[in-house]
Amino acid sequence: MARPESSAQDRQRMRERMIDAARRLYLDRGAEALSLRTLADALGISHTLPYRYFGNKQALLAQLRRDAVERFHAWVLERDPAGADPLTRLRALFDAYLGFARRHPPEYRLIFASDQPPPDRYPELLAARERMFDFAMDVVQDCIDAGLVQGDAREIAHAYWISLHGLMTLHVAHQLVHGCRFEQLAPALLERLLGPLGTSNAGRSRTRKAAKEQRR
Amino acid sequence: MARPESSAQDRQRMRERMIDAARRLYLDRGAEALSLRTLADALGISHTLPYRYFGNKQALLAQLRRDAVERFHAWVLERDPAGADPLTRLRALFDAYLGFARRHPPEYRLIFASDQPPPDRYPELLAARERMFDFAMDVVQDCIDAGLVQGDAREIAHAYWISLHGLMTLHVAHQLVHGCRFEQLAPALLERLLGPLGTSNAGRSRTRKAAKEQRR
DNA sequence: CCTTTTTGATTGACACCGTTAAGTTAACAG
DNA sequence: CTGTTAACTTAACGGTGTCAATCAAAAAGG
Repeated sequence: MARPESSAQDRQRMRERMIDAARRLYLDRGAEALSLRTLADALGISHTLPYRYFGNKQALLAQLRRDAVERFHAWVLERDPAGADPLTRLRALFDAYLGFARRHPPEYRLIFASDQPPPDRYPELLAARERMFDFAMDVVQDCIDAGLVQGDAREIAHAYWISLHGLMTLHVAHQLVHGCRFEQLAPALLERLLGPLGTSNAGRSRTRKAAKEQRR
Repeated sequence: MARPESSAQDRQRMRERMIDAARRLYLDRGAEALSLRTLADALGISHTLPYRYFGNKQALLAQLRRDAVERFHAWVLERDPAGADPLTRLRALFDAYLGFARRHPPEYRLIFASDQPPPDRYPELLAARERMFDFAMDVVQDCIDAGLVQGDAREIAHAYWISLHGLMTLHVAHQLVHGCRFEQLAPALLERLLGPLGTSNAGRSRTRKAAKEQRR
């Protein structure tokens, strides 16, 4: 028997080798150093073989972005204090966001590169990002249920996301140049986002159960 | 007399022709269509002449960015209700920011492209951006003087800027893909940024003069 | 006025890049 | 053994940024 799954496995292995090499190339030597040809050279294969596996360079980049999003997602999940009170979870979520961009600028830059094709062109990448955003919405929904904040979870999650993304993207693009640094701005931003919840509604945190009842 | 300034004028004119053509190329046919060679073709000159005027492509892009920043700055200044009360000015500033990114995505993308060299490499570009930021700081300082908000003008301006930039950069990169659109999020963001000032401190706006006195 | 120097622009070349088409090799099916 | 299919390589095309050599014309010097 010729074991057709062996060939498929080989193909899958080769694909992963390419992705790993491309990722290492991007992280070690920068976005400019990542070309299908240098990738082929690094693996000792012909310079058109990656093209057979991914179709074109944008598709390879979309795959790298998808993996980066999933690492980002895993990073956030690892830092989620599941079961803790909603405000603690929300704070941990914000910290995890900022921490990832702080520690892994190239990955964050890759995910949100401004020259990438529209997201609906690569549904799997879009799906990975939506999975991640859904988790953020869940945390926000917990806060809504606890009465810490009012409104639509999607809109509120977007509002938070927008502000965090502003800081992260400026940091990651080395555009924070007017005399302020990331470490300076991050605490102030967190306080501005979380402050209203922590102070004005601290006493109402005991009405969480009632709010949950009301939601049904 | 050989009129040496004529030669210098010609050179300046040629430089501006190149900048204009490059800008039109970028706006009309996208970032990928802008190369030193297509630029040369568009002007009917040899393909290395732009290189003589700008040194390399990044320097040309830095010039385009500087011009874009100055157009952005002018856009904001045109919409500044000078002499109005600080809160109105701040709101107009935010509106102008969002409006520019809303109407001119490619320009905004050019200015804040994530793949551009660190800003200290091109001092004139940096200076243009700092001039613009200084204006924002002035408006914020007015609000501080009026007692609408407390703290350091630089830090507060940064905080505002960060949140606005988050929305603008996501919009401009077509990354607003989780069921919310720019028009939906912009009013909520403005309300969240301006709301605390408008409501809780509305009664204190008459103490503006006193606050100014106190500042000395 | 002629010669020299300098300056502006062009030509040609190099090393890349993404992409496509044709060709090669090997494994499988009948 | 033959035909087919798939994986992979080789060769080529058009395009890019960049640099060195070259050329023409203006400026400068005598």
